[in-house]
Amino acid sequence: MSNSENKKVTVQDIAALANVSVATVSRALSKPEKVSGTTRAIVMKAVEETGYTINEAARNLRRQQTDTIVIMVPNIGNPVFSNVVEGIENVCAANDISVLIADTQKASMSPEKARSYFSRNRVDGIIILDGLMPLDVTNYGTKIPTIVFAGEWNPTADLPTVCIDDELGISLAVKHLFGLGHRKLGQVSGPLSNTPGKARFDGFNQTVNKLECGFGQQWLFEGDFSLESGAAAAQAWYELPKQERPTGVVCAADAMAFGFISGLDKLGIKVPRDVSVVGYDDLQVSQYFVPALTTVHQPRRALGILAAHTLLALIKKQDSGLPKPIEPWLVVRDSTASPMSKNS
Amino acid sequence: MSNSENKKVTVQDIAALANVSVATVSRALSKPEKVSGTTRAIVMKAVEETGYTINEAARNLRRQQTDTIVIMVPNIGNPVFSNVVEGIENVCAANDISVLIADTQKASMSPEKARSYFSRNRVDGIIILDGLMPLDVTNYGTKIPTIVFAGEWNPTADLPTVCIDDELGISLAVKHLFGLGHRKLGQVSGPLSNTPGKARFDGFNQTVNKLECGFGQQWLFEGDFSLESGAAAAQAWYELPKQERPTGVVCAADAMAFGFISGLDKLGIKVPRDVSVVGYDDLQVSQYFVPALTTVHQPRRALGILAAHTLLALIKKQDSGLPKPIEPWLVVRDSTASPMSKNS
DNA sequence: TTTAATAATGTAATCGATTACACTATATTA
DNA sequence: TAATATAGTGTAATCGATTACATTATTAAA
Repeated sequence: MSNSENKKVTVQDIAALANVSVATVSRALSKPEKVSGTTRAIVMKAVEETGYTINEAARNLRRQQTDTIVIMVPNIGNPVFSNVVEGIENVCAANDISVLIADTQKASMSPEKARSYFSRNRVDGIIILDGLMPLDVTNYGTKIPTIVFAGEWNPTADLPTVCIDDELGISLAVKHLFGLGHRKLGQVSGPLSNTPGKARFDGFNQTVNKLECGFGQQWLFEGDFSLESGAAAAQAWYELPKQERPTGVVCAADAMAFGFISGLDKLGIKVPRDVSVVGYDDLQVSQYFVPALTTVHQPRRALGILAAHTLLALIKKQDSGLPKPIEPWLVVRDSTASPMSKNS
Repeated sequence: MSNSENKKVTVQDIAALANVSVATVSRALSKPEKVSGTTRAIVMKAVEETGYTINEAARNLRRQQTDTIVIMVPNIGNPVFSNVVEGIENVCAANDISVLIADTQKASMSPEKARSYFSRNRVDGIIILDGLMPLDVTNYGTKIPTIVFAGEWNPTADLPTVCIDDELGISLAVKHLFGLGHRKLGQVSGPLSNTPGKARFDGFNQTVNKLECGFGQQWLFEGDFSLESGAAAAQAWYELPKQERPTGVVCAADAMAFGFISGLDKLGIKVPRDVSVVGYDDLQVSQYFVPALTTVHQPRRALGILAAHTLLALIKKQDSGLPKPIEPWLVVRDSTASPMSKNS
């Protein structure tokens, strides 16, 4: 099994123990088909006995690759991101790829540090979940590792991207409200500087225009995906003259929907009795919010899985073709109702 | 700044360009005080010009250390964990330590893979957030990297642990309900197999006993920290004869409190009008839940920060002394009220 | 049986940075 | 002034695995 050996064990030791050359040990371990069955067995036995584990630094140095990728994420504490990370990690673990995480928003992410990741002897690939991360990749020639954007992206950098079809997603939300009879539709948007924020904003406007239902500038509540900004939107909604309040509101993130509903609740406004609210994300809690939130489900884990597959294929130079946007779907729960209905 | 150089740049190139030896280049970069100011400047200029970045594999191989730690986490998608990860990452980034993440619950975490992390040529240290992760560290002698448990821990492995004082936290919740006048107190517990689950369970029982207020076995709703299990507890609560229902319930996790409140709501039971509910965690959403959740705040990011500092100190063999449990605190919001009060 | 092809293994160079040790030049002390 | 300490730099060994190339053993083909 293993022993309490203290000094480190190297291929040399295994070779000596198994009475073969280091080349054979190396082959037995990484290209088993190159070695006879008997030799392989002997080597494996020596490995077992000594508890040998490979020195990755030595392998990486020689192979000129790292078998490691890094995920650049604005805020790992936010489930919207950490669920994507989860998907990525699972795929990578299954492929024996190590996953580093790096927070793009903290002061510790200095330009030099960011830059160091863009060197191929650091990682084989990068998945960026932060469309706003500054990168002047162009300066680094082709020596840079493979990069894939997931969820968010940087429109000025022409790099492979996996994403969710937000225009579609938001249109589902809008049509749902419209279908229930709502004609005054508002939105609590995300930051327009960020790609999904913009896509959802555009999706909302396009759909509303197509449906030819009214939409005034006063029904745009600009938020930033945070709970707080949702609560602020509630205040803004409340301050509108009663007749001018939208009866259905689409929030560009579940978090904002929570803030919005919570803010309204404190003002004595009930959802869906007084306003219908649709979220966007379908966080785990959404199903258990009070009221259970009608929302657009974003398959975040699937997004991570797809991003990882895309990246790994690119690293291996397998042309898998660029993936199409993932289609989100609507989940109808209790935060939406017909504007007429007065169910408590 | 940088150029579009394709071939890799090494210390040799810098040495040639700066007209010094590779040793000097290395020193200029990692021990600047060892070289003269002029030489340093010349070397730095060459580095700038070529866009040189160090080859970590080579450095790690020679130095026999990795400047990398791994976080073993049961579910990175769960904010309870990802917030801790965030704190760890921030500290490590500030100290130029890379952070790997590994999911302990997925099939991809095979015993061999887990084992490979317990080899010092893979990582310098490990932070484990999963008390149930099987580990037979004892088999590996002293060659293993430094290990710290955070939040959860394995009672059979005697390893440094940073944690939150859950007995204290739960007692605050119980005393709060008691102070409001509740005398029939129930709990929705976590799994008793896991260390925080057990500590919270014990904390509840001890405090209830100390306060000499009734607690019957029927008021223990065993859950598993999930939203679903909270909802199931609501059903169980509802099925009790009216007089025997606890009027105040402490949930061992905010997620279960959400499930519980949501489940009750669907049964027409209102919080806090009919039952008072206290959570445990203080997730970001809790403040915006409807009703805003009274809960015990766990400083998860601080826990991560402390865990990282502890680990880094141990790696550097600085004896910082083992940290005391972090004290959580109560946050009173709207999900608790006096059992008499009938505020809508 | 001889020749060619294939399989299995070994030898030694290599990846790129660090650092022990050696050396030179300058500063300090007696 | 001579002896000694110190600062700055260079040479070359080293970390541990991989792999090109060489060599030998085995099998298949003629």
